[in-house]
Amino acid sequence: MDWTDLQHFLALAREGTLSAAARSLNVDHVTVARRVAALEASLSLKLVDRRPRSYELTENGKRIAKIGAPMAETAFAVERAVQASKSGIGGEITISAPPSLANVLIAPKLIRLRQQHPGIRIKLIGEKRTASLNRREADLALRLSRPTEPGLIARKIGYFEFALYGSPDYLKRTPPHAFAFVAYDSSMDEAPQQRWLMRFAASREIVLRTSDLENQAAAARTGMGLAALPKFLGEADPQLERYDVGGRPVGREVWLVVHRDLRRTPTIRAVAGFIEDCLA
Amino acid sequence: MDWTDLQHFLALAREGTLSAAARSLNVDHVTVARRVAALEASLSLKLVDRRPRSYELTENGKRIAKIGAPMAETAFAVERAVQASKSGIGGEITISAPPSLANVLIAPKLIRLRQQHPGIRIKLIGEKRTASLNRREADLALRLSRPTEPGLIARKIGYFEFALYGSPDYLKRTPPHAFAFVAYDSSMDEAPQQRWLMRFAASREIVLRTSDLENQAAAARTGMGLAALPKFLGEADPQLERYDVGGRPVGREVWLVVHRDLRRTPTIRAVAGFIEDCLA
DNA sequence: ATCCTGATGTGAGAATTCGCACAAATGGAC
DNA sequence: GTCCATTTGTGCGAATTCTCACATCAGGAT
Repeated sequence: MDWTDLQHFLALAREGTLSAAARSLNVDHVTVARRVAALEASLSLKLVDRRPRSYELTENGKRIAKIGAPMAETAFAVERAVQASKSGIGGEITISAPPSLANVLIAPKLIRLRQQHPGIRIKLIGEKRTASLNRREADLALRLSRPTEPGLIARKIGYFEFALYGSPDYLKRTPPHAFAFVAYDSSMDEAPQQRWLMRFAASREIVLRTSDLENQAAAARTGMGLAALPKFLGEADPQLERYDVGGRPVGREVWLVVHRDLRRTPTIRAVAGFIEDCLA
Repeated sequence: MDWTDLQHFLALAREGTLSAAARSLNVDHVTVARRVAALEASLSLKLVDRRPRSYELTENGKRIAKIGAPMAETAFAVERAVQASKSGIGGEITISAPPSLANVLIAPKLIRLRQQHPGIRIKLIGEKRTASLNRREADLALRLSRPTEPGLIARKIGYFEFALYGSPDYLKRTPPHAFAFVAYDSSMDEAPQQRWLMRFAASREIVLRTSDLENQAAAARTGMGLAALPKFLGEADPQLERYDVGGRPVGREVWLVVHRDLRRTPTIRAVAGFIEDCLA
């Protein structure tokens, strides 16, 4: 049995589609299709039903995928062990962080890290989707809440508050009862900052909903209304003015997350220290 | 990371040499060497020291091999699950048995199994070395003592006794105090039949030591001396005559061993039943 | 000493595998 | 309805990988 065939099949089982599996393996979708077909042939066992627009696992396929899944876990553990085996400071480190933190607090200061440790190459992923440290999609992650996955070590390294921001002109000419608001889309309705904004807005109008915080800031700058922005974003922007509201301000904690297997690696420690400085 | 590279490296770590790893993977030794080199390159980590005629794992290599070893276990579990998923009776089944049992009791009757289940292809390994059911070197095994490996199911399906045999002519012309003996080599000194023979021989001469029971029988047939042979072997041979000794006869139990995962597979059950008939 | 066995290393041709470009089909947005 | 994004399928040329044959070296048996 070819282990690479099995790897491709397990990726298909995990991701659901040929294309997604291909992306996660960094290969062409045709390759995944061929590998899965080759596995079926070598095992003389049908693992997937090829439906017009989707691959669906057969019962046997599901059973095999379930039994084989630990292989992928172990493969990732091997990769972490490799990373942990490297003594010197260097290599490529992947950091996952919410886009705003990545863009505002991390990216501008990366030059300092490169100066201090020229051997380190950083891959910074600014995505809302939380990358899996277990699957080694990232080596270090910034999260806004404490993660619960097993095997991960989390440390609270920062805290930031939100405030309402609008353009100075908008705040001057608009009475509070006529305020309009800019918010996240509904997928973020459960986030504390969104709930806080919604409660304050009450019956007043939401004129824009967007998943991107930078878009919200841009809208607020042009005078569309008020947006709930992190202070580290709003205070630094001369085109935005804070509108203070009463009550307890809402804030989020920032957690630095690393896999247990990588905690003591010199390179990881160096990068983790750098990130803590960024948030200090 | 290429899983096939890792597979080849783990095989090297387990088998000790490139050539042995190549044999166990059914590839050329050059392929193993290149795969291991490729893995080292992709990980940027030295895993083996290439000594003149041997590969030796580095410390990092040992650690990686240890962490990755469960992948091989899981791969074998997948193969067993595949075998167990097959509903019909058919396919290739590998049986491991001590050479004498394989040659005398199993092989001659295989024709009956083929007649009953034409879809089954049998691979019969008559080796002293006990094949690993966990590594799927065999699907079914006959052992002379109860195995202790985890995951294996063993059933006692037979018992046979040993007796001393020599050529009729030899027994006629040789007085007991002048008997010479044929025995296993020293690697078998702990086996019950060997201890029994040695105790009986006492100070009398051992004229031949060989690891092969068939060779012992051949030597006894030509009048070299007495050999301790299973009765199922000696009684059927007109060129051998039993020499009865007092005391309790020595015997060995025969255990039929199958992996837990394969116990209920139709094909395995069919072959297991056939083997029980052979031993009955 | 000589032969045999089994280990790793090297080079070249054959076989395999991969990615790309393109196609077809479906569902959602507008 | 059209347009766009996403998914799977096909053919072909390029790149990679494997096997084979041969070489070298060491150890053991004769």
